[in-house]
Amino acid sequence: MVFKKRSDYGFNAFNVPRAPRSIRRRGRAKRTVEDSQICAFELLASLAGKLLQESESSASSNASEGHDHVTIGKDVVKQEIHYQDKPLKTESVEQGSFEVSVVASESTTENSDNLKGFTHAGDDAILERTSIKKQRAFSEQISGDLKAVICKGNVAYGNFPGNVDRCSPNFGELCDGKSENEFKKERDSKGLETGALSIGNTCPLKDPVSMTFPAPINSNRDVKLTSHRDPLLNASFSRHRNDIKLGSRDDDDKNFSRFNKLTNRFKASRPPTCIGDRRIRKLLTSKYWKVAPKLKDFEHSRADGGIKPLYRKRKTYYNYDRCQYDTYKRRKFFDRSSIVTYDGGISSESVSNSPEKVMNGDKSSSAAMLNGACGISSLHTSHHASNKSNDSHVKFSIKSFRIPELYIEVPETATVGSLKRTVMEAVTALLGGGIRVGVLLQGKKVRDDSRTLSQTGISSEDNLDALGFTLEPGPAKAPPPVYSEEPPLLLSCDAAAQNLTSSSATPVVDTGIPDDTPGSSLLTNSANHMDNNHELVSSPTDMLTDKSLPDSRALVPVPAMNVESLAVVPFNQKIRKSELAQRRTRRPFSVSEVEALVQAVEELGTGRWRDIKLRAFENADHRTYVDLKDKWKTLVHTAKISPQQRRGEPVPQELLDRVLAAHAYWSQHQAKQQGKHHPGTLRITDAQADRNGVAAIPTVTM
DNA sequence: TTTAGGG
DNA sequence: CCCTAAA
Repeated sequence: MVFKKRSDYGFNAFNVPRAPRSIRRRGRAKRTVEDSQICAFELLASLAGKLLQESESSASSNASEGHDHVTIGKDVVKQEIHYQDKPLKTESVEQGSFEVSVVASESTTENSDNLKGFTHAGDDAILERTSIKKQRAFSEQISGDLKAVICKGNVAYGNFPGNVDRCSPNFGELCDGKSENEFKKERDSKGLETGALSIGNTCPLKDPVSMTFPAPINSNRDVKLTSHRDPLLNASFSRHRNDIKLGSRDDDDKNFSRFNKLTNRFKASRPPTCIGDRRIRKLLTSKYWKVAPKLKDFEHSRADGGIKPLYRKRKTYYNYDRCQYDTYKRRKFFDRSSIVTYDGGISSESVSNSPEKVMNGDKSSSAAMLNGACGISSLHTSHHASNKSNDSHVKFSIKSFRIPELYIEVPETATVGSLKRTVMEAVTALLGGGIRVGVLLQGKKVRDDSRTLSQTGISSEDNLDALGFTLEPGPAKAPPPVYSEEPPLLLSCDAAAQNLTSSSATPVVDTGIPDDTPGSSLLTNSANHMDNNHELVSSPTDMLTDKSLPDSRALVPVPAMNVESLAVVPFNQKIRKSELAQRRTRRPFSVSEVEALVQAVEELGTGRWRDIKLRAFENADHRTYVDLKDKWKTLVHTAKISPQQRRGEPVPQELLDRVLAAHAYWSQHQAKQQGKHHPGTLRITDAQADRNGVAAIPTVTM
């Protein structure tokens, strides 16, 4: 799979850091933020004053001439909103309630496609009394849709209970079943006085749970809200929600407190309380793939599920299989930050089939949801196409997509800004490669695009449960690893792209649906083995590299919207951390791998796992020497037990025999590399003896 | 970082 | 597979 050679990354990619771009961007971003902050405050201040004045002045006439009043307010509000739009977007996490207000107003104004309906309803409600009735009707009509969308947004981004409630009072209400009318009323009464600000201000006040959570979280929550503006990001992290949700609720307190600690630092020493983590982690591990989160659960979602591991080098190492070694190398190079997309395997999403819910005009809502949740609209379209035939439409809604995990690591000393950029780059790189939607049925990928839903078996409702969608990176399905460097250097996007492509070239085992492909690399190695020639291994790499080059493209320039979306970063961080916490995907050893392992052990003996790794699994980045050691352990065990007790892919008895023989042999020789072997059970094949003379290669004598 | 073992 | 103690 990941046939990236260290040399490739190390030199090709890293030697040519794209300092220019990153620097450029960084500088610009900074400025923007500063400016925006100033502007934002000023605007808000002046605006508040203005609004106040106007409302007062018009108060008298208002009674008889509500229209005027309304009109005025409307203009003001609109204006404000416009101004706010840009500057406020850049608000950072620390803004607290202010941030919230900004966000709220934003969401109200800047209609992302998905929220458009909602937005309109809200604005109109405030601005135009005369049309309230109408609006209400409209609102109600779309309320269902909006609700879904909104909830989705909250859930996805809000990893904390408080988040949802607090940051999105409006949304929250909708989600909670409060009618938008209520919302409108509220705004009506206050709207003219405070305009857009009221939206934000009300948030904190309404937060039912705010008391429950430590301050740090609050700020975070605020930020989160912002996230729903970036569909892509949303999509990326929606998965987290799932994970989080899985965490046991009774751990909330513990987790939250810890979370706070962590919040202060991206990297922190290992939290004192590990039990919780572990427990959670296990929970996540066990349920992770099975549980399909429900919207209802969003209040309980937490982000810290597996934060702890993040802070542990070791953990890190284990988690991004593909990049482990490379990462290490990079560290040597820069010792700064690094970002890699973690190969979470193919993204999988949770699809909820809610035929009952999605009715009539609700299709639009589904579309909205999709867009909002994942920034992918094609799905909706395709769906339609497939269903055109007759009335028997297949209705379903997608709650979230899962996308390949992004692994992000930055030094404690990194600035928030750099972190943001880093995350942005990772995301952008991922998206830059293009994203596809995949369809899963019964856990299997449906590859034939030409088949109809009914033909595929997606038509019947009972099958909908088994239906799933995935977001897949670009044309290639492998998740694109992204590397990015912190201040000192930023990895070139190309590098990232390359990685991306290259990795994809070799289909890595997908998380959800493992296509065991590792064999190939192994085979190659084996071949090398025979020749005692380890260089061959590189061939695949080269090929990949070549291929990837054309495809590689610079990261998509970060659009303006990125600025705000960056605010989400912190969450992502956490979230992603939680992902890190995830146990790495299981990759059962294939027979060929076992064979390679046995071979290597026969040659090198036990106790030299690193060498074995290098020799037989150098290309299998997901196999660490610890893995090999563990595998050997299990192999020995397997060989000792009766065939009936063995599970999983059966290992040829021949191999098991060799395992036992080698085990016995090396046990006796204590892995004394010195070549003297007792030709008892093992026959040394001189031809295969290690060149270094470290060890001879014993061959089992059956 | 590796190795060796327990979980 | 994960986690750690040791080396």
